[in-house]
Amino acid sequence: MVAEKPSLSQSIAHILSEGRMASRRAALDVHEFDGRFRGQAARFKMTSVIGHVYSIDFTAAFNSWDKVDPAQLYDAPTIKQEANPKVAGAYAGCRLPRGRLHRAACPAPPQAHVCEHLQREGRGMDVLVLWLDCDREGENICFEVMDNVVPYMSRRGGGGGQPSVLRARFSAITAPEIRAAMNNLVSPNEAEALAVDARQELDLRVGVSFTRFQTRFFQGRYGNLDASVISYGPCQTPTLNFCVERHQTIVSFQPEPFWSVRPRASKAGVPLELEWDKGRVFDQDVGAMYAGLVREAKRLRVVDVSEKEDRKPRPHGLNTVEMLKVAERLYTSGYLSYPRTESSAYPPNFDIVGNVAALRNHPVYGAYASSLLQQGIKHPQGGTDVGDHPPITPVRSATEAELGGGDPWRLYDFVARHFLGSVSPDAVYRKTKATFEGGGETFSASGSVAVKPGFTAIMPWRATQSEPLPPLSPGEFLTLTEVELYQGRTSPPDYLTEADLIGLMEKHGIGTDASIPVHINNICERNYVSIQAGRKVVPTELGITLIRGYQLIDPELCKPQVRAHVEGQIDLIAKGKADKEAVVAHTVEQFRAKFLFFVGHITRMDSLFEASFSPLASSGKPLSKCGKCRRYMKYISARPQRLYCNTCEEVLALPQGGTIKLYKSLVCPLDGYELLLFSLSGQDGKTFPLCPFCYNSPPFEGAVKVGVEGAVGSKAGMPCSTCPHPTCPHSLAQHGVFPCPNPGCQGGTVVLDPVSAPKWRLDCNRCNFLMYLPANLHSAKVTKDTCEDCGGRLLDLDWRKGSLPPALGPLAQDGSALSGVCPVCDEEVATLCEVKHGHAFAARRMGPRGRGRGRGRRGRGRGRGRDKNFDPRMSFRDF
DNA sequence: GCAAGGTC
Repeated sequence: MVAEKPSLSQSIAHILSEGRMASRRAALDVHEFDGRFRGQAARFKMTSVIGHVYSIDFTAAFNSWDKVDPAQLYDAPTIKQEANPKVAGAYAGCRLPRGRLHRAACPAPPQAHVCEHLQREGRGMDVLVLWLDCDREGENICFEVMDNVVPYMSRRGGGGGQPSVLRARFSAITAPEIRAAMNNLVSPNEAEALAVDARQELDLRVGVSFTRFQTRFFQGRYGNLDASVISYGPCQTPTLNFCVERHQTIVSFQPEPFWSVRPRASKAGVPLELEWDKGRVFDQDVGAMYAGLVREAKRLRVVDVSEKEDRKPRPHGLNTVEMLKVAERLYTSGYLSYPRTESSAYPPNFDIVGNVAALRNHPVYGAYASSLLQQGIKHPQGGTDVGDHPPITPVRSATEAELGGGDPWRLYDFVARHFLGSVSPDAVYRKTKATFEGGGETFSASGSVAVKPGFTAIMPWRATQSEPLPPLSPGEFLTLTEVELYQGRTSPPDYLTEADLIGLMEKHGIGTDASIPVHINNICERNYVSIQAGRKVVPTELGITLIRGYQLIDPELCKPQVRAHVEGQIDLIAKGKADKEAVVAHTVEQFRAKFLFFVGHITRMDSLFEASFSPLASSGKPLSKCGKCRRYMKYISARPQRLYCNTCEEVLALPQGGTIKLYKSLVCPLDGYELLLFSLSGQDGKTFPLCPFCYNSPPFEGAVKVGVEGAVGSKAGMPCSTCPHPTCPHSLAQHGVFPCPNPGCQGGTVVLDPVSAPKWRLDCNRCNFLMYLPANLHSAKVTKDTCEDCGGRLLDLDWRKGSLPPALGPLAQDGSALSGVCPVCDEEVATLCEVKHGHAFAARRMGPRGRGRGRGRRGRGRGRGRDKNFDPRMSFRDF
């Protein structure tokens, strides 16, 4: 049995096992228990996945932004790769002595390896029961799970020698709901899963092709765009469009004067708020005429007084978006139900009474909950039950002190009050409306008085103020004290608030409850909008220019209707009315045509960019001479930092996140470009030199990336140790991330650290292992061979032919064995040390200087950093 | 470096 997330699997297993359960901690939890399945004794295993098992991407050949024309992405092959989520809680044991979490010093959280986990746990099973969320994405995950489990199951489960695969349909983790689902297992719905596959493929092809094209096009032309990526997406772009459309309404708004008649009268000393039934007129003379008529009448006659009961309906159940963040925390600590739902109606079997009863002894709501139970629960009206989860409710009673006050408590308080309110009686008011006549014009006044507070007793912020009208009877006359002709001006709407934007996205089906905040965050991070006072979403120059560009070229590109169209197509697949392949092929062709049209008419958008942004030629300051024309290039400091040669019209990418200056006026021996020195910002302030041309040339293009956790120098391109040139044949071209050789280290990894260039070093991210490598080394890796003395893992150091260090060269040529030392304990490990094709198992050569066995047991593992006499840079001076 | 969808 497989559920969607670890906590879910635990809850379901608890309910199904009725307490007889053994749990073991793996990368993902597995719960095992005995029970009965379809009348027979059975052993159950319950485990989970962490969201989607796979994610879709293009094959590696299509990942290059330089070599692949984005138009090819409409035909390019796609693959599904394991999504490799991180295991939760991996940081838990990684705290500084003072108890502060210190991420920088922690290893990266381990990956979950969900495929391997499913294959292992599914081995030999007779029946597979899928407990994923009951929506299309959940259905798709079912099939991802089946791909991994079914081939490993026994063939006994289903008929015809096929394993039995069943789907549980449920919307809440309650005992009755889970048992009902278990007793009514169905088949997984392949059509729904295929619909998700179709959406994934379309989103990928369209989003990536447009993003790469427009990023490349505009970044090569303008210097002050302040955006490293100019992205396009079927959700983020319509989201931006909402913000820009509102901006356009605001700036194009023409204020208009209007006039309105405002008579003043009072009864029994109470002034009346009188409203003109014509509202307002847009002609001053007309307004003045009406005001004159009313003024001449001098009094108002009460025409009618009506009284009716008005009800303010109790609220629907609470749904997701605004409180996701804090709610998530309260959910994981077991105070709230699952906070990610679109439902606002409680499902028919939801135990309302039980949930209210759970709050009976609560210090704040206890009395209210008890009286509610006594007078009877009201079933909420309306709302929608999407079927994914019930509305958000408290799960257990909690006090302010238990939650530590602050936002968590305020949210819990809100959820609890909202829940109680939603099952309370409506609020009842008596509303009075009086109409008046004077000079042929009609006016009205209204007032209201609370009769029964209903749910507003527990949700006081929803109560309406009592404002009664004075007693009035039809036929009565009131004297006018004044008749004002009020002049006003129409005013533009305000910018959208985040809440407005979320509402628009929900209304137009842009994104899901879980992804809506992600899209808003995306357009902030891409610098298309900024969030200003009052959580208002205001588009930036870049955001406005982009949308105006789409509006000029093909307005459908930014309209929500495009997403709606895709959704409509995908619905056909989900309902089994259309073939997935046919729908995808057809829709891909539609978007290919749109893409080609966009590319063909990009000058329309470009003319807008010209008006708002500076061309590269007039941006930046001179830095580094071009190797081709020998003229100074321009350094563009706006994101992404790069160099631009005005003469050759060439853009050269630079490493990001630090500062760049000239390096000793040295010139690259290969191409004549002036070398630069890159300094990483931050406390360490490490630096390395680079040639701006080589940095952009294969195989080193964009290679010297620094400061990326777990991937330091991942694509080669480390400058050589003798000349500061990244493509020199001495450079360290092969490297990576390895397990730490220190046997006492608990799962640390060592990386070749390029920021220490030219003194390459291996650095463990967990223990104190630190080791400097000899010059001219081509690659280094940790082998599976271990030192007999300490168990430390030996290193395989590789010099290319002809680049062996002097002391090793002659030995390598005559094939004689070398002695070496264990990198951890310094003990000689002669048997494993030999030179083969320029390889040597060695950390340091022993011999002429007489550092024999037993000497210098300094230990380079844990604690080595405390040895004041040890200079790691000395290790390889022997060479 | 890219989409959107899960999830932590």
